[in-house]
Amino acid sequence: QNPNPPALAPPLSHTPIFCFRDKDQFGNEHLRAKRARVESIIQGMSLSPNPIALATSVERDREHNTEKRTESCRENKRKQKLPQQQSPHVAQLVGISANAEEHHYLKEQLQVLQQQLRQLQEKFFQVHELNDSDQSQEGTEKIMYLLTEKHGDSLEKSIQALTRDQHKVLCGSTSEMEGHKVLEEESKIVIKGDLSSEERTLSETLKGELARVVSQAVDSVLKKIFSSFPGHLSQMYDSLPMATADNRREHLASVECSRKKQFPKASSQNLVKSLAEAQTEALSLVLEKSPDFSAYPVSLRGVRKPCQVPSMSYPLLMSSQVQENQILSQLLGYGQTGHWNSRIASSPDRSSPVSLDQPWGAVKLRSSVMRQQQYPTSPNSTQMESLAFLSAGKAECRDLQSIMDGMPFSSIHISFTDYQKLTALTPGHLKKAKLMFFFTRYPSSTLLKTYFLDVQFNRCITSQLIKWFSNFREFYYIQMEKFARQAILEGVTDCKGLMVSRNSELFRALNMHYNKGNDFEVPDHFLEVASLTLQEFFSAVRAGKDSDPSWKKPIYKIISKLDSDIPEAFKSSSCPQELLQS
DNA sequence: CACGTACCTG
DNA sequence: CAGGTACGTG
Repeated sequence: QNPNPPALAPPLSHTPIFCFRDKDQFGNEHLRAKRARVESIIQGMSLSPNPIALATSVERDREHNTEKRTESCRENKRKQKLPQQQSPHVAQLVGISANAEEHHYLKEQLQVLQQQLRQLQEKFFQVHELNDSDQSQEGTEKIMYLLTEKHGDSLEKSIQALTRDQHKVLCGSTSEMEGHKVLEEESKIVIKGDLSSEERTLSETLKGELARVVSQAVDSVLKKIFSSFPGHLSQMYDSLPMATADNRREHLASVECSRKKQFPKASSQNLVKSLAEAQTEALSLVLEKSPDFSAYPVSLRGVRKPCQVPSMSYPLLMSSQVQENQILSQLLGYGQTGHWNSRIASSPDRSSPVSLDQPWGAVKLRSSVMRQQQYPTSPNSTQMESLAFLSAGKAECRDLQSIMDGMPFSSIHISFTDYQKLTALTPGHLKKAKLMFFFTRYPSSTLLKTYFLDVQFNRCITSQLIKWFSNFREFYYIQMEKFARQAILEGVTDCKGLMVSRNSELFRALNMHYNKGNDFEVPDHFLEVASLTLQEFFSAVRAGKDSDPSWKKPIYKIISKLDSDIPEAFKSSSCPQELLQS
């Protein structure tokens, strides 16, 4: 009964997208190529030791040969989604207690790093050769010198120091500082040389990469140290060679300061801001008064001092070794390859100090990360939450959540319901959002906040929700266009006859997408909106407007005004059972 | 610059 | 559906 499968409808005129692409190619190609060059270098460094994979877009500019190369370049770009940490061995560190093995591992990692640096060096020269100016030759050589000798040495020293003396926690932080100092020195020299902006970009990127790699190494060692000496945080902290607390604070501040230079996004300000955003007010009150709060364990103590909330008894919270250990393991078990595994494995006491056994029931998370992970035991609620959070999150959120996990909130004055708020969107929320689409196609973020009351909103969550609706719209409009074109091909002339009824093919497609299982009664108003959308597309295409690159915009504008109110029932819960009429 | 949106891709 | 990117706005 359907002689014309929908997929067959061809565009009547050539697609506007094509024009855009062409324009881009000539306009920004050069600029883009520059950036791509730097990016691909870094990618090559961290991804693949294979030099061929390092093909840059410069080469594409200069020589049109080897399509394969550029393709492999693009391939890399795609596959790089989750930036793989260089060393897959990091995860192995957890659970390995033998010192020798550890040392061996560190040595290995050092070698890997050095090798990467060498590759980088090669690549850098390649790029530089392509560059016409010879002025910066000297600067380049300086960089290379630093990369190969100075930095390598420093790394070696740091690592040796770390393995030699596990008892001095401070070792970790000073080494951390050393790393940054080296980087700073490097940056000074680089800046001194008369570098082009391109080279500066490269150097910035390099510094970032190096800093990351260094802190990775340090972090893994620290993690090991802490898990070997549970309950000794206080002593270790007190053994810091700074006499007074103020000095310590200064020290931390300086560390943080250098961190800021390398990682502007990880500044303490942002951290605190996001913390406040991500969790409860009570905690943020405290943290906001601690400007030098950083992701490092030593600063944990600093947080408790200027306590703005009188009733908050931090010392009590810190008294238990079990808790301390858990805090540490959670605090440290982040940011590296396989952080899931390490986090879970490094927490000996899996029962949370606070009984919060799945307060929101079996929350099923559908992120690919979740799916791939096998849990030795079912994760407790804290882990669940952080996993959920992470599944939705960006790097920024990731670090934060690890810190937040370490805070025994329920001991503080935080209402249970606040804590109970989900820090990630669940399939239930997705379903709800889809149903809401029947009422609103263009929900504002404020509207979303009022309808997802059980969700702890932050940047990630908000944009994810918005993205959902964006995706919904995309699908919606694609269907509309498809069916409108099909109608034209079928010879329909009067758009008045185009109505979306409940038994129409178009409705089936939409219902399948937004209301799988048909367990919700689609409101009539949506059918009217859909009909109107279809008609708009129909007449626009028939009038040949689709030759205009932005011919859909007017339609979007019309449809965006047709949002209707969402039933109150949607506010109630994440998965609105009461809405689902069977 | 941050945010929202659209487009494209896997 | 999520990522990335580009573009327009405030």
